[in-house]
Amino acid sequence: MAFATKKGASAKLRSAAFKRVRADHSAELAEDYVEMIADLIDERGEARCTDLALRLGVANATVVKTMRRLQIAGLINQEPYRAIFLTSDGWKMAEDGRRRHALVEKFLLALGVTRETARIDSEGIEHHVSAETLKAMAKFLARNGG
Amino acid sequence: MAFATKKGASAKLRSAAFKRVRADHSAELAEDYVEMIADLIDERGEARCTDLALRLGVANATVVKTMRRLQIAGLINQEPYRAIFLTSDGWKMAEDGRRRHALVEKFLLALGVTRETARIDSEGIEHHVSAETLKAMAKFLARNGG
DNA sequence: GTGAAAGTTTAGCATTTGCTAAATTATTTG
DNA sequence: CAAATAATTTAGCAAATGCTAAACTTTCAC
Repeated sequence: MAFATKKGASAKLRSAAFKRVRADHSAELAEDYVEMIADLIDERGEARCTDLALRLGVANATVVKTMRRLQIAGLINQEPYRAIFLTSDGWKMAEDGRRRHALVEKFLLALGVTRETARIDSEGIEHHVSAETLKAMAKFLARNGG
Repeated sequence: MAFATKKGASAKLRSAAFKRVRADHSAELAEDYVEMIADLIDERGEARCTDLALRLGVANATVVKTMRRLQIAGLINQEPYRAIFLTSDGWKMAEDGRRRHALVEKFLLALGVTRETARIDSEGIEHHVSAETLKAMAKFLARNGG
């Protein structure tokens, strides 16, 4: 196999992007859950598994299982049969997510898509937008009346 | 629990976006693989597991397992110990992915991010961009010298 | 053509994320 | 306060995606 070194190097560069996308996926889920917990707490004072399950469109048991992981990850606190609370790390992640989410959604609206599309697409896109791209979006919004 | 109906309805709307994101995730992987297979075939005449593994940054065995799924899904054809070929469905998916990918990457560049960031972010974003948003990006490019 | 190197597959495992059904605990209501 | 209702948890399952190590083919070089 000729060009082994060259090929290896360029492949490594390429694979980095995919690795990043894959790594994003678990963080992504955590962020969605945490963001929604924050929303629930703000809206109604507490976050319960059932509401989370309803809003995320998954089964109750799935939420419970994920909560265990989030607790181990230090993002939430919960005692058996009680409501869910965010730790300070959890709040930080939620705020970050909300900021990014809101910005992406506004950006899409400014780009000219419908409200519904902006809402749906921003949900998928927000987790894959780097700080640099986010900044560029903010700049665009500043120029184009965000 | 008061407001049950209202709550249920809005939650359903909300959960749809998350469901879509989750559904995207498996399609996403398939698309990444298929797109890369197309690239390899174009660049060097054939796609082999090892090259795929190298570029995607995963183990050989992982590629093999995914190939089985892609074959069952009717996207590729492969005989044991032989190179991988795309079916017509596979080619269609690859072309779609490439078109979308290229457009998103160009869009990000036009937005003002660096080449490297455009490359990495477009990889993650492309799968979550709806037809409508894609169109809006194309429009933007047309206006801003794409 | 044979033997070494390279590539592919299988086997077996782990983790994440989802599900349903059954068991348990809280809450509300009569 | 006891029974009914609602919420939560556990148990057990499945599929997708990843890994390493071992077995098997193919290819290449001599």
